[in-house]
Amino acid sequence: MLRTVTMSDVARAAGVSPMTVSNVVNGRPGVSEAVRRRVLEQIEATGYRMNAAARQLRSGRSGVIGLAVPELDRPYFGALGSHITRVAKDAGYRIAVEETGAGEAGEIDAIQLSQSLQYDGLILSSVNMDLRKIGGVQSFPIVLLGERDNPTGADHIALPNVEGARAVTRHLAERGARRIAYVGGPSTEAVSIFSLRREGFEAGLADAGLEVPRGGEDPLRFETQLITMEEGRRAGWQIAESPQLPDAVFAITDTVALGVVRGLADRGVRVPEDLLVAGFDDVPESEYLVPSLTTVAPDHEWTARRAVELLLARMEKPSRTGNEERAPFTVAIRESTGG
Amino acid sequence: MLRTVTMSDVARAAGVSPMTVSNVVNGRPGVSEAVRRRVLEQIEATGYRMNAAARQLRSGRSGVIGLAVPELDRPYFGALGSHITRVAKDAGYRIAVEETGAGEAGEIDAIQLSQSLQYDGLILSSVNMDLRKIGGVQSFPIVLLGERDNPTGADHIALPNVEGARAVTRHLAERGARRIAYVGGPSTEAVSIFSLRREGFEAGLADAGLEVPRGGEDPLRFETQLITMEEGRRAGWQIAESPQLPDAVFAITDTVALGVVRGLADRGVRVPEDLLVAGFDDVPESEYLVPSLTTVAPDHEWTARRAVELLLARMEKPSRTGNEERAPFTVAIRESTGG
DNA sequence: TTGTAGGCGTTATCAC
DNA sequence: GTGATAACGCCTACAA
Repeated sequence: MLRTVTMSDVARAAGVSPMTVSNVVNGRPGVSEAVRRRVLEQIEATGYRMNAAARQLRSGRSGVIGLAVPELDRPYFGALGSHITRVAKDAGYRIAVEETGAGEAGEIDAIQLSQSLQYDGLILSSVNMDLRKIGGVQSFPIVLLGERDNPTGADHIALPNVEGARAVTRHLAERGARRIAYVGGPSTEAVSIFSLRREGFEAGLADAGLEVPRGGEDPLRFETQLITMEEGRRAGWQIAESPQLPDAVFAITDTVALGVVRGLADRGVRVPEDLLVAGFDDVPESEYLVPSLTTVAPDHEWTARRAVELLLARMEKPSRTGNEERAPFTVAIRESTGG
Repeated sequence: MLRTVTMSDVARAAGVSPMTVSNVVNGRPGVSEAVRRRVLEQIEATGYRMNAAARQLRSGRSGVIGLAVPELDRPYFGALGSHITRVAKDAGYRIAVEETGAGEAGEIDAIQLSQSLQYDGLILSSVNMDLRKIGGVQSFPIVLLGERDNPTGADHIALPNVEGARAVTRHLAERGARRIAYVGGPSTEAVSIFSLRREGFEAGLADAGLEVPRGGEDPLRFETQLITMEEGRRAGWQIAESPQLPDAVFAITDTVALGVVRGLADRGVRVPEDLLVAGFDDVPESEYLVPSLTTVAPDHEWTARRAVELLLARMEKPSRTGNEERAPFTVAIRESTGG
């Protein structure tokens, strides 16, 4: 690779000082039109490109915001990345998305994080990391997305996990369901989408005057370890093979719900004729499935916009106290619960 | 924000030189165990973090490979990002995914590109950019993904667009379809997935001894401007309202196929009972849909691995001549064409 | 309006 | 095994 073209090279070629080139490149005022043109010509001629590393080293800014998500191939995160990219662009920032790999998370995220200091800020959407491990980064602008205890004082946008699950569960009850199955993650005490959506589900049952299972075996609870279509499908099989088919299923995410519907279909159980199904997230596909999927629809636009706003505010004023916010939502009622 | 902790600070605290700290941080040999421990202690104590910009400025490497995709919220690109991230990690690189925004592309991509020189290399999966605009970046390692003329001499991995579309079209014919509709992008001469998958489709028709439409009006061709579920749905409506229902539909992508199936369902047309449907890409959802979707399944793992391999080889030896490769594929036969 | 000096945090090189 | 020195390419501050 040939030697890199630097500002000095351009300056020499144009017969000016490096500083003048810098001024031209950055659109700063105080450069005569003649010189400006001459410099631009030489930039073209030499094929000069700004060195981002040098600029950042000097200015401390990279103009890039990192977005860390656990899995890129889940529609929810794809849509999130897409929204955030658009919002950030309007604010003059680029977004670089990184996949942290869910599950093990902790370590990986931490590494990711430490390295990501090349970004001006980070929007972190992770499920499993212990936030206390973020130590030493207090001074780095971070916005947390998604559920968790937040002992860090960082800005945090939560999904309407409890309220959303509660509302959609009530909806299932209003549709006449009495025995409502729950398909979701493992029972844990830690605050997570697992615990919160479950909590909302139980609150919804209570609202509807339905029995809330307490301890011991719960024949209507189907635990999955991961939030995947495959795990949902397995749960669908189990549900279909239950001694008594439930009236409805609430799945912890649309991705899982898709798997559940598939699993039910594998066993000849039809949705919504034999059984209602509802999910959570309103991923883009949900509206187009057959049957289209009833789901809790958090306002993704709002979330993206707010995440960027909070991050920019924090970058501006690192001493701000952390915000705790919650995305608004609706329940999108579709064919999978009778339309 | 407090002053950043630098290597010098750590060095002073540990009573060694900055160079030694650098050696420890980078795991270079030739540091006594005692000193190493002392340095690590002080790194911990001071909360020191490497400055990526400075390292890159000095070493010329960032350890980051860029992946530019047109749309993050299309499952195909989510899956691609996910695969590539895993492969790259094994090779010691991180992946930063950027959304370029399809459609207008050209400019945006070019900008994206020029900025992305902070990466050690770039995997570019774009649809619309005129590659000649990449001028001035010949010395920058790039691997192109997807369809196009490739006048640049850069490494290029193509999808099996022609062969795949051909094979799946033959499959539809083997299932007894005579009148096969095509749902895809606009007619263009430029080489693109639009032109290539269409070409493969027509070849498949010919293989099966079916009539290949020539010029003029083709009642079995439904053009979409974008590759979206919504456009697919509209095409589904049109198909359902045709004077005579076709026997089968080949949709240019799974995303479009999903929309088509939805649009057909809106009009009471059932898949596969009334009509067979096949797609292209084998996105993760396709297997879980009801009915599961028959589709051309390029080997995504292979593509990801090969893309990273080619890029690394190019980074190693910039003078390599460009490779032209084509991903292997199978036709995943599922319920939407009768299983 | 343009130029000069110096340093951002790291590492390659070479001496000790 | 460890340290001194000099860049990497740019930008802030100030001088001309």
